[in-house]
Amino acid sequence: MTTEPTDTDPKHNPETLRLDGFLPYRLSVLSNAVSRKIADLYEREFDLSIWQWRVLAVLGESEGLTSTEVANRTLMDKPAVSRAAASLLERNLISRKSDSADRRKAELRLTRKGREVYDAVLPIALGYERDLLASLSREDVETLHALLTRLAHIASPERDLWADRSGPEGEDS
Amino acid sequence: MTTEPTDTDPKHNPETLRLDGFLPYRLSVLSNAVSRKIADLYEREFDLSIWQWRVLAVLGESEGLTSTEVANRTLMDKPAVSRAAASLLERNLISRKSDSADRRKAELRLTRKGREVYDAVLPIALGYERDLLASLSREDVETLHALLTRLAHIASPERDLWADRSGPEGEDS
DNA sequence: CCATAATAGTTGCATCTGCAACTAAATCAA
DNA sequence: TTGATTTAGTTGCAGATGCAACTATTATGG
Repeated sequence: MTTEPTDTDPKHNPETLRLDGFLPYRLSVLSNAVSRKIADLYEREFDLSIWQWRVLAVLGESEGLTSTEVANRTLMDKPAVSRAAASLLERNLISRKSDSADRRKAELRLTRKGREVYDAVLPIALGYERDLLASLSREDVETLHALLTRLAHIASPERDLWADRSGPEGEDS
Repeated sequence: MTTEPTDTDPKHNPETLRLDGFLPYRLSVLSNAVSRKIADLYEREFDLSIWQWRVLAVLGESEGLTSTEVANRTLMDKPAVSRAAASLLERNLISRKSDSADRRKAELRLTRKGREVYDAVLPIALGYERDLLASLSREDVETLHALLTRLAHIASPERDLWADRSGPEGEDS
């Protein structure tokens, strides 16, 4: 009547799954926690979604990108960029100048106000990253990045954006 | 490609953000890619969502858990568990026996059919993980897990599920 | 006992996401 | 030219997510 000790022995299987040792699971949980926390930061202080921030971030790195270029660099899909850009535009954080030669394209760049926001968010973002990595030695951090790079290559070989950045110097193209 | 018109020097700022070297971004992208791919596997072959699979997975490890326990172990929220369980129940992959002592609670366990699915999915899941980790040495894998554990602790200290996962470390390869 | 609080689990809902379909513009091919 | 194809970007929508509010049951405290 009570619990028939249905001894469900988890070892019936040659291979056991410890969910919390399962890499995809761990990545998902960690990434979620990190994203959540950082999204809160952006949101609370600057009313920016992660996607809006990503767009700002790449435009801060290099201005004059088109939507498609932004999409490639951020691994967002085009609709996501489009919407993020639309709201940034509305808030006057970015500007948009359609290319006179090819009127399908439009170059996006930070406005002065956008640059101010960027400059304000940046240290917070980097600070959070620093906190996250605080307990790791410089070497650990490098190892971590190298491992993530390798995993990313395997997980999505089609994406080669992961141009190896583990070297001491990175070159931009 | 098009001409990079103005090489907007990203070094205007003392601290530069290379989005693709920014840990939260990298984690998010990697985790997304991995989740996507693995979700496809579950979906295509077994018509299981990731959340359904997570529930199956913990019930495969230890049966007779309540929804709340499942939620804690999988880091899903209760509504998510509730819905996943509802559809698994409907498909007869799990059973549900409400606790006679405390009628709020109900114990979930795999049905025979559920166990079969579990047994079928498990090697696929582990196989995918193995592929992912194939290029890493055993030592690298340990390092990776250790690093993820440390990051997880910092990212969400409240969660202590990350109890160090030492112990009967699978000695099988 | 009864009123209040706490807990287990479900339902509803607003938002987010990802994809497909669409418009507009440029290119190519005859 | 002009008609098919490709590319840039937007819009629409179905489904997923996450959170708040809800029901039902048990525990607590006067």
